[in-house]
This record gives sequence, structure tokens and C-alpha cells, in this order.
Amino acid sequence: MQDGRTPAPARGRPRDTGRDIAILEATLLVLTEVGCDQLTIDAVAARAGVGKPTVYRRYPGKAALVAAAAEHRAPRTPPATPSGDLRAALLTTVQWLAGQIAEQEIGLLGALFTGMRNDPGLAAEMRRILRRDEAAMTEEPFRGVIESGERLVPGAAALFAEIAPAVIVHRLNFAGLPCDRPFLEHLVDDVLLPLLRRR
Amino acid sequence: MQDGRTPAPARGRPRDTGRDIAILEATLLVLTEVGCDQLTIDAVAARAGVGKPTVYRRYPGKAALVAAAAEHRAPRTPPATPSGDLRAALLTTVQWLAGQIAEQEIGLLGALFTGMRNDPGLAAEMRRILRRDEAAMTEEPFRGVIESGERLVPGAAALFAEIAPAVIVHRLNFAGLPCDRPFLEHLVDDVLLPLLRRR
Amino acid sequence: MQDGRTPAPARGRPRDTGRDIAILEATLLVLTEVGCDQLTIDAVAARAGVGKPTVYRRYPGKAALVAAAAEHRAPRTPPATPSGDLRAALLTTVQWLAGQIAEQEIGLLGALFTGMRNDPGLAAEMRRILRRDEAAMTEEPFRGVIESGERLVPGAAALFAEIAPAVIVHRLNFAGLPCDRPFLEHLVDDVLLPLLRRR
Amino acid sequence: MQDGRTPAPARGRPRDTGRDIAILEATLLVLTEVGCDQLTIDAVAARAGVGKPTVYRRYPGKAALVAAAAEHRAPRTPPATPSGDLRAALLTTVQWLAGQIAEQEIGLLGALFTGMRNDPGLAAEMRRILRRDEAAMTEEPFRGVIESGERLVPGAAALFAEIAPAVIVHRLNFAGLPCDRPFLEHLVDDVLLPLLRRR
DNA sequence: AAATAACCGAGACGGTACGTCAAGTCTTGAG
DNA sequence: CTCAAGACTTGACGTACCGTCTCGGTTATTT
Repeated sequence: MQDGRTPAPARGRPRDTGRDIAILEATLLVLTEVGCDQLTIDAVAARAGVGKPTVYRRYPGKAALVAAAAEHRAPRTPPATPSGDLRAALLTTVQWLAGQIAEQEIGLLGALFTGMRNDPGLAAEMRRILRRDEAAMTEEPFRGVIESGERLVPGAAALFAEIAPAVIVHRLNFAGLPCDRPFLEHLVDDVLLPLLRRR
Repeated sequence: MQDGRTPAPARGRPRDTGRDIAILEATLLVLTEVGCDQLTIDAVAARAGVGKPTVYRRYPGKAALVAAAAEHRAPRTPPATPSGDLRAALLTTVQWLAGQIAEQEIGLLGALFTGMRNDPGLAAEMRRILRRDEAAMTEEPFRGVIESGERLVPGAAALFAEIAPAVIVHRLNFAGLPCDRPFLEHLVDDVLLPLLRRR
Repeated sequence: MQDGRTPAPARGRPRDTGRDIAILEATLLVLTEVGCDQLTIDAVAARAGVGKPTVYRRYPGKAALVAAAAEHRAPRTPPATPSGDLRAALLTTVQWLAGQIAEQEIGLLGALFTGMRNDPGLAAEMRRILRRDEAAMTEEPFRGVIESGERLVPGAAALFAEIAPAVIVHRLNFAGLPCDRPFLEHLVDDVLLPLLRRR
Repeated sequence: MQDGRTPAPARGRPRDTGRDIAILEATLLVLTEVGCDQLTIDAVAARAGVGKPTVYRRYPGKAALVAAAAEHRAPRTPPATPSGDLRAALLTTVQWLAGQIAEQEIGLLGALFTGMRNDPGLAAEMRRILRRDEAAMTEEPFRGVIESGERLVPGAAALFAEIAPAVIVHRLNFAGLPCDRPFLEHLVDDVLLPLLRRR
């Protein structure tokens, strides 16, 4: 410890960037295999072919690791929606949304609950990630609609982002029911369209 | 599937009912003190004045114990709502609902995610408990309204039960924002009332 | 209460003698199967088809139970020995003795060590049993010899009882070698005969 | 594979030798305090100032731990014996031998019986230790005697090693009697000297 | 014949130790 | 200064057995 001024003069051996990626992808693999609370740092390190301290040098604990893995996922871009047909656009979006949540978020939710109580900063970070994803996925269906002259209530996109993910997550995790086509049509026809369309 | 005969001949020393209660109440105590994932069976046993095997004889693990403790809580009855005023009734109910979720469900959610992956039966059990509570709390606000002549869409209660808890849980846990008065008024005025009132 | 003279008026139901035997034989079985320290009261009770308190009503613990089981064994009578031939008599006896120790005592020795330190009374009891057995087995070879005119040192039987079992046990348990024919002949020819014969 | 001679490339952090010693000495301490079957791994770990897994990383169980502790003892060298006087030499040696067995082997015998059934390799190991000690202690008394011209039977040392420890152990553990001076003189005068002296 | 008292199987109980597992830190030797 | 490997402390895990007790029920003697 002889010099504190230089921000990062890269003294000694620099970190291997390949390890960063290997760790994150190993985390995602283990996460989907055994779930979040069964995930162990040892397993991640072994899967990534790195030592345990190499993981701890990057992340302070399991929660931060899972958060970083969530961040690392390929950015999820919602499918293009047909302009002019609000119902079809909403249906396409919620269908894709339900698939994403069902497939990928399952392990993440546990990590979120686990880590949030012990580390508020981490909680904020994970919320930021989730919000970014939701924002991306809720802009799409209204892009073409506005041009088409369909009349929507003010703040329709925000309302959609507030309700659609909530109802889908709640159905999957608390009701334990699948988000199949009939349910998604019910969601669009009985909830979203009545709410978002200008009355 | 009912059996007309005695379900169990009650061989051997019967379990001490006092211990059942002591264990469950100790669980609730520890749960609220340290949270769900920090809860240890040893702590529960010590708090209940009971040996560890006495806990394990009743529940196979932490998740089942927390589930049983949730079941054991005094049944939560929503407050009476003013007849005739749908908006006031909804506001009263969502306010109480938000309070319940914020205060009590905190530990349960973690347990739910913890146990769901390993034991589908346990997951079903916890969902049953949550649904029972939600059912009780969504019947109330529509009791007096129907008589009052206010016109509601068909299946209004089910729609309320589908949306209100979902949005509240999502806001608390994923957005990390409090369910304060302005939010609840927004929920009632901008989401629930437009949806439930006959258009 | 009209008669106080009988030491045990046997009020109430008397103990089932069949259980006594079942317990002891189950003890011997378990003892030879898993050894002494792996023996559990539960296993003995289960094997005997009785409840645990039925065992504890008779014996205060594992050590006493094993001691009683040792006592219960069929009294071991050494084989008849040829009169007049001291060497043959000794060889016959040590051969039988080695067989007894190798087959039966293995589990008992552990019990002896286990129980002796905690309960001096039990230790005395077990020593009494062992001594009784040894006494019986060391009288035989000298019965016919005395009449035959062969000259022995005074206290030959005691000397035999002091040395022969000691050397056999030591070889089996500490050296871990079998007491085969060559060893036994060595024991007789190089140790016992030179010692016992009047010089 | 460039070097076949190094037995282990010593990857990772090597074991702390200080812990090895601390564990063994703590084992000996606990052993002499509470005996062998009352010895618990937790107690040893606590006494050594060491975590339980640190003990289990080195030894698979209680028996192996006790065996290693026996091995670790300072090598026990018998006292020097007077040359030329066989009786005095034998008496000195058996006296010391009886003291050693009475004081130190107490815990070991239990461990031996405990571990022998489950792990034949361990049993062999303990026998090796015991034999090594016995070998050391039986060489001494005959060192000076041979020069002195006293005539001994061939294989006198082996005979001594075969009989003396056996009789002493048997008296201590099975007869439950102390190895006091009269007994030791009896052992030397009535057993050892008649056997070992050339007739 | 009825009452009494000890017996019985089963098994719950508090307790103690077991042996395992994971978390997060520290230490080595190599690069 | 980083890396892989792995030893380290800590602490909870879930299990096994201990010896005791409590239950419902049985069996003999005593009244």
C-alpha cells in the first residue's frame, strides 16, 4: 500500500475479463438448475472453473452475484407489435412478457427477496434492473398505436407497466397457475383494454 | 375421501398440543424478529422451550414450519365497509390490505420461494393459505354495494381479488415504494373503479 | 395387608418371563451383528418385539443389559480331556478356549470397557462372570492329570488360568492374529508345559 | 507429468501444522479427563481452539482421532536396567510397563474396540502402534544380560513380549486388580524367570 | 366379581452429539 | 497485484440415540 492517489494504475496482474463472463454465465446456469437459495458460491466457482476468492473479489456475496447475473443477461427486446391494432399489440406483448417471467425470473425472485432485506443498496440495484426491463417492454406496444389515432387515456404506458407485470407475476407465483392463452386474453380484454382505452 | 372409522388408533403417547402452539408462536416471534431466511430451527426450538427433534417430528423443515405458522395466525378479518359508497369501501379495504401485506407477509414470501422448488405440495399449501386470506378480504367491500343498487360488472369481486393484491405486492416488493394514501387513491380511482363499475 | 413377611408379595401383574428371555437373546443377536458400542437399546427392543421401557424396567442401561446377556449364555462347559496326557489335555483346553473367546467374547469385551468406568458395581459383576467361566474351564485339564502321577508345580491350575486366557486374548485383540494350531502348540510347548511341570 | 518424485504438488493452502499438534494434544487431554467413550469431537475441537470441520478434515471419526493421538505421544522409552542382574532388570521393566498401561492405555483400549469392527485398517494401525511400543519396551531388559553370561532360552525377548503385557493387561482390565509390587514379583519369579532361564 | 396395581407396546419428550454443508476469510505458490 | 486451490472459523443443518414419561390397554392378584 504505497500510493493511494492513482485511481487505477493497474499495478500487478490485471483481472482476467474472461473470468467475469464465466462467473456470470455459471451463475445463470446454476440459478436455473437448482434455484436461488440452493445456489452456492462454491458451485458457481467450480462451474466457472475459478477459485472462490475470485468470485468474492468481484461480488460481496450471493445476492450481489445474482444481481450482476441478472444484469448480464442478454438485453431482452420485446417483439415488434403490429401498428394500428391495439388489442393484438397488447396480446403479443403480454404473451412475450409472461414467457419471460415464467422462464427466467423464477430464480431471480428468490434472490431478490433474500438479498433485499440485508442490503438496501442491492435491493435498489435489482429494482433498477427490473424497472429498466419493464420500461423497455412497455414502450413497444404503444409505439404504433399513437400514430394510428386510437385514443388512449393519458399515462397509458405507465398504467400498463404497473398492472400487467403485477398480475402476471401474482398469477404465476401466488396462484400457481399458468399464464396460458385464455388467461392472457382475459387480461387484455377484461382488464387492460377497458382501462387504457379512452372512454 | 372420508373414512367412517377412526382415522388413527392413537397408539403410543399422543403429541402434546401445548407444544404445537408453543412452536408455532415461537416461529411467528422469531420470524418477525430476524426475518425468514435468518430464522433457524434451533432458535425456534429454544424460544419455544422445546427440543429440536420435537420440531422436526412435526415439520420436515423450515419451509413447512413457516407455512404452518402462517396458517396458525388468527384469521384476519377485514374491517367493515360502509354500505352504499363503493369508493369508500374499496379505499378502506385496499388500505387494510396494504397494511396486512406490508406487516405480515414479509417473512412468508421468502419461505414461499424457498420451499416451492423443493416441495410442490408445500407450495400448494402456502398458495391455499394466501388464497383463503385473499378470498376473505375481497368479499367484504362488495357486500353492501350490491344492495345499494350500484351497478358493477359481472365478476367484480374476482376481478378485484385478481388485481388489487397483485398491484400492492408488486409495488411493495418490486418497486420498493410504500403503499401510502396517494397511491391507494390512485389505485382505486384510476384502476379499480373504472374497471369494476358498469360502463 | 395381612402379610408383610414375604419379601415381594407380587402385587399387580408379574413380569412376563418370556420377555426376559426375548430381550437377552435379542441382545446377544444384536451384539454379534453390530458390536457393542453400535448396539442401541432401541434396536434390542425392536428385535425382541418389546417396548423400550420394558427393557429399562429390567436393566438400568446398556452395560447392565450386555452383562445380563453374557450371564444368560448357555453355561460353557469345556470338553473332556484325556487322563494321563497333560500335553493333550492342555492342547484340547486351549483350543476350545481360543474358539470360545474368538467367537463369543468379541462384543463383550467392548461392553466391559464401556461399562466398567461408569459403574464399578457392573465391572465387578462382569469380572465375576468372566472368572466363573475361567474357573470352570481351568479345572478340567488337571482333573485326570493329578491321578496319573504327573508332577505339577503347586497352584498349577491358577497359573494356567492366569496366563492362558491372557495370552490368547492379547493375541486376538492386540496382535490381531488368529489362534491357529501352530500358535496353540507353541503356547503349550513353550509356555505352559515348562511352567506347570515340576522341574 | 514432469516429475514423478514429488508426491503432492501442494496446491492450495497447506494445512496448518500447529493445528495438527493442537488437535492431538487436546485429544490426549480430553481422553485422560473423561475417558474414551465420553470423548466428543466437539470437546476436542473446542479445547484445541479449532473448528469441528478442521478435525474432520484430518480424521474420519473418533476412533481415528484417538489412534493418531496415541501415535503422537512422545515415544516411551523404558528405564535403563542394571546389567548382569536379570531379575532386577525384569522387575524394573514390568513395573514401568504396568505403570504405562495403567496410566495411558486406559482410553486407547476403548477406542481400539470401538474402531476395530468398523475399520479394519484402523485396527491394524492401532495394533502397529501398540506393537511398536511393546517392541521398544521389551528390548531393554535383555540388552545387558546377554553380555553378562546369563543363559537364556532362545527367543527370550519375544517370549517376554508375548506374555508380560498380556498378563498385565488381563489383570488390570479383566480381573480388576492392581499391578502392585507383590503381583509383579510373582510375575517375575513364578512366570518369567522360570520360562526365560535356560534350564 | 370388582378393584387394584403392575405390566405391556408404542411413541413423544428434552437433551446431546453426531457428521455434513455452506459462507466468507486467509494463506500459499505461481504467473 | 491477480490467480487457483484449498485450509480455516463459524454456525446451522437434519439425524440418531439416550433415558424418561405418558398414553390406552391388559393381566394377575387382592378384596
